[in-house]
Amino acid sequence: MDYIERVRAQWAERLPAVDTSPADVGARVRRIAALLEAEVSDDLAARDVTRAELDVLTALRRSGRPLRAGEITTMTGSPGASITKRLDRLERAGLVGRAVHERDKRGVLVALTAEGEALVDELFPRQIEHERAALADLSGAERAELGRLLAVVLRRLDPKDY
Amino acid sequence: MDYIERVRAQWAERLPAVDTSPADVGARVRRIAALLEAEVSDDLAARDVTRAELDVLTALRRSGRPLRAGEITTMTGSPGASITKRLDRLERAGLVGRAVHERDKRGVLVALTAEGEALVDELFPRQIEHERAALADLSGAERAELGRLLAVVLRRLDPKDY
DNA sequence: CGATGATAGTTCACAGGTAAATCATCATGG
DNA sequence: CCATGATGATTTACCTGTGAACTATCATCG
Repeated sequence: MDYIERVRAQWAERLPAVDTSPADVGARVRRIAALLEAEVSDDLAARDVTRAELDVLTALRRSGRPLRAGEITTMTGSPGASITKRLDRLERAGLVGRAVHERDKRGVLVALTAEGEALVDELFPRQIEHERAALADLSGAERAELGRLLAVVLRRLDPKDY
Repeated sequence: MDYIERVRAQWAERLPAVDTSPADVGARVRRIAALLEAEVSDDLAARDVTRAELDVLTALRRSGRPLRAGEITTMTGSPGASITKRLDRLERAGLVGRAVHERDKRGVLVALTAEGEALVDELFPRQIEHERAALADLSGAERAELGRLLAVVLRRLDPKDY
């Protein structure tokens, strides 16, 4: 009887007409995401960056090249105004640099500084370690199956290729 | 080749020393949670409530009784200051009522109004439907297996019983 | 019984996110 | 080529979330 089963039992009393079985997946996914987030946030706080800021830094790091501000908004899904503010702070912190785009002077090219790159290289592997630890009670085959099933769900939710 | 595989391929180029395989689960879970969230947020916006506010309303609804403000903070995981502000807004919107606790006048008893209850009964089933739709490409056995595997992960992350 | 420490909630001050308005630059069609 | 609309990013104004300080009430112990 885990947390989600307890919640479902409560709903069964209040709204017996509703079949809450999809929550066995949906609510668990939401809760796992939240708990993983909470674990990582300690690491982030220790380096004085937020999750949202790390998202910007990792987008730059894995692209391996400077990005236009607009590319960052599409990769992170955050609106342009948010990105502008985050870049302000990241720039002040010395983690990224901004430069006007050569060919299109409306645009901005954002690049990781050496410190920014070092920070990602420290924090990203640590995040992966949290994820690995969460899978400790599953066999290799189970992990693979879990990944596969999640991929099916994800494809349904996010049909577009990019 | 889904989104996560593409991201992992990028990391393999930049940080070949890091084994990113846990992201097949971790990153997918995070992304599915975010996409489900985005779907529901349209329904919420149409009724002019935020996700955080719905969390308060659902906590009250499934408890089936008025709750102390403190109970809401533990059930939602949000700090007290946030709950106070949310209750202010929910009260102004006529969705909850606040009353001083009889036996302990420091405390506050929060109760759903009829409108608040009706709103939950409209929005919660709709959220479940989004979750059900996300599972459309899985067989019954696969859904059960997915739920089971997620429960194992969740138990590892969230060991305490409550 | 008071005094004193604990507890419940709110207030305060400030960070971050966002839609809408704005500014600067670009592209194009007359 | 220049006027006009499109585009990229920033600024503005507002709102929500949160740690810390604060207020009111309770509980306990001398």
